[in-house]
Amino acid sequence: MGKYASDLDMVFLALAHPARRAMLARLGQGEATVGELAEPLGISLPAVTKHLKVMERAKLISRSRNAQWRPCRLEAGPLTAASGWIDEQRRVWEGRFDRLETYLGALEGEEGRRDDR
Amino acid sequence: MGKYASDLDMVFLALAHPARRAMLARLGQGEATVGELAEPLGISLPAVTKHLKVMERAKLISRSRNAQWRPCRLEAGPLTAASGWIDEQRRVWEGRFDRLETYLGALEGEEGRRDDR
DNA sequence: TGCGCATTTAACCGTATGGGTAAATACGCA
DNA sequence: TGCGTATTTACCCATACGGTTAAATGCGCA
Repeated sequence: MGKYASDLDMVFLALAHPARRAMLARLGQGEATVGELAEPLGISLPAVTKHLKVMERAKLISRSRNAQWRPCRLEAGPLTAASGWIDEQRRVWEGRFDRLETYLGALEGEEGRRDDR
Repeated sequence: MGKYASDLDMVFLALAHPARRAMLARLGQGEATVGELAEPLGISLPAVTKHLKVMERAKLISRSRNAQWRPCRLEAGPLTAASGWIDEQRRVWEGRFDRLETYLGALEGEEGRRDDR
């Protein structure tokens, strides 16, 4: 993803790795340190740091500082934007079927009238 | 994404590129051929073919055949799964705030009673 | 059979991901 | 100041992405 990737690009990309989704799920329970996030993943700490960078770039998380710990916090906005995009697509897509249904209904009405004469 | 990427991995990865999201939005209006999908994108046809492969792998689209055209059709299931994952996360995350609110409300009640004596 | 059109495959290139290990930082504390 | 812990940075490596152009394939039709 080049230099000019959009917000949504980065959010969906961040969601496209199971380790990152696991970290987000964990962060849904509340703040966590890097070590706490890394523990269940079975990958090295530097690998976790890289995943965190991907999620920070997508603004899915923010970091604070507490002594030598740098806790991560979930930011809901981008998640809302992502599912918003999907839901919008589904809305349009389902709307298309509704209109098709209406159209077929209208056709049926036509045929009914034709049958009547 | 390696050999063992999960369904959700592939769906989110497919959504992480603006050209692919544009193609999905177009497919929300109904079937389209490769040429029709490529036209507004300003990239070569082989590039479009590769994007289509990514979306097929994610099962976001299916293909049929009509003479030399191979029209694409949107498949809604994986989109539902993807926004379902996000909504589930948000549900948990918001539930956490509800519980925090309840907790704070209970604290306030405590303090009120303390003030009363 | 051979032409024309739509699409894919092959080959190549540059950059990004995702992983590792080893070394460097940052901070609290004795 | 020096030690210990948490985290990041620096490199290195293999593979995937995203794009290109040129060649191959699939299909209808004269």
